Amino acid sequence: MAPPTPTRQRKRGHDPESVLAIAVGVFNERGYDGTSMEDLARALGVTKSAIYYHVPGKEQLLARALDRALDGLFAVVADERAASGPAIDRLEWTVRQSVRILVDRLPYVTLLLRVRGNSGTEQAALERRREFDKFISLLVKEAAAEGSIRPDVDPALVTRLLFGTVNSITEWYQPARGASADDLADALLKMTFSGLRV
Amino acid sequence: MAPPTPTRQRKRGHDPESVLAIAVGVFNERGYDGTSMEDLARALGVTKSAIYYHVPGKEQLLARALDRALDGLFAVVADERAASGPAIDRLEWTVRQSVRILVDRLPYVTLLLRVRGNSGTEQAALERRREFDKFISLLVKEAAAEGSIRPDVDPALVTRLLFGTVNSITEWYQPARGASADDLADALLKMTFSGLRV
DNA sequence: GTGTTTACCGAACATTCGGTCAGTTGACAA
DNA sequence: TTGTCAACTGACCGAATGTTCGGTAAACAC
Repeated sequence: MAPPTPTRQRKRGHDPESVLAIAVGVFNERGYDGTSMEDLARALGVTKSAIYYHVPGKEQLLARALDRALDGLFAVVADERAASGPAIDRLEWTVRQSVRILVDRLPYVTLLLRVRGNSGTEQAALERRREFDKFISLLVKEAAAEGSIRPDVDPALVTRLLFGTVNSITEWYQPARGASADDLADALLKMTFSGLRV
Repeated sequence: MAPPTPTRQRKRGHDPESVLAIAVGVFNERGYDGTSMEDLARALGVTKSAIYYHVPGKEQLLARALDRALDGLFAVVADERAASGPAIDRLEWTVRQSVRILVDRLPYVTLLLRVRGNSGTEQAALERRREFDKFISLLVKEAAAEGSIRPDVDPALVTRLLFGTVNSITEWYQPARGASADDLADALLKMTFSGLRV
C-alpha cells in the first residue's frame, strides 16, 4: 500500500490544487476573460510558464472549477431527502442544502453563475446547470400541486425568484465577516417562505 | 446593376445611440471583456474602424451604458415617495420602482450588475452603486426600527437578500415571453413580504 | 456641375494574449 | 561526489487585441 502521509518535507511550490484555488480567486475578482495568465502568475508568485507545469491551460482551470461547483449541486438533488416526503419539505431541504454548497464552495459556484457560454467548456457547464434548474422547477411545481404554495403566483416565477435569491448570495456573502451557512439559510427561508412583514 | 432602393433614405447607417444599444446587447451575451471590437463590428454590420466614427472607444461604450442604468436607479431614490411615509411602505414602493427600472433598462442594468471594477470606469460605477445600496440599507433599518419587519432576521441580511432577489431578475427575465414589470414586482413582493407558504 | 459632409473601408499600428520550449536550480538519493 | 528529477525561468511564437489613419463612394448644399 502507498504510505498514507509522506512525512518527508515536501518541496516548496505549488501543485494543481493550489493553482486552481488561487486561480479561481483571481477569476472571481477580475472575471475569467478579464484575467490573463500573467495575472495568475503574479498571484501565484511564479512566472507564467510555471503554471503550465501544473495545469494544461487556462480553460482547463475553468473546467475543473466549474465541475467542482456542479458536482456539489448535483449531490444535493441526488440525495434521497430530495426525493421523498411532501414536496414543500423537499423544497425547503433542497434550498437549505444548496445554500450550504454555495457557502462551502463559494468561489467555484460564484464562477459558475457568471458563465455565459463563450466556449465549449462554458456551454457544457450551462447545460448541466440547466439540468439542475429543471429539478428545482419540478419540485416547486409539485409543491404548488400539493397546495403548499400560495396559488396566486406562477410556479415558474417562484422557481426563478427563489433560486435567484439563493444564487444572489455569491454576489455579497463574505465567509469571514458573515453568518454561517445555516444562519443564511434560516434567514432566506424565513423571508421567502413566511415573509418579512410582521 | 441592382436597382437602388426607390425610397429616398434620409439617413443611412448608424448613430451613437444605435451603436450603444447593439453593443450592450453583445456585451451581455459574451461579457464585456469577452467581447472584441470585431464582435461588435459583426453585430453592427460594419467594419471595426467604422465604430470609431460614432463612438470614442470600447470603454466609453461601457461608461455610457452604466450611466444609463445608474441614472435610472438614482431617479427612484430621489423621488419624494421614497422619502415620506412609513418606512415599510417606502421600501415596498422602492422595490417596485427598482423592478420597473430593471425591466425598462434591462440590458443596461444587467451590464451594471456584472461590473467587477477592472477599470476606472467600472470602479466609478461600483462607487455609485454602493451609494444606492446605502440608501436601501437605511430604508430597511428604518422599517425594522418601526417594527414593520420581523425582528428575528438581521436588517443587513434582509437588505442583501431582498435586493439580491430584485437583481437576480436580470439573470433570467425575458421581456418578450415574460410577465410585465408590475407582474414581476407583485410576485416578488408577495414572496418576500408575505411568504410563499400558505 | 462643384464642393462639402456623412458614413464608412482596408491596411496598418503597438501591445497583449495564451502557450511552447530549452535550459537552470536546488533538494535529495546513491 | 555524482546523478536524478521536480519545479521553475526566460526567451520566444503566432494570433488576437483596441485603436489610428489615409482614402473614398454616395448623399446633400449651392
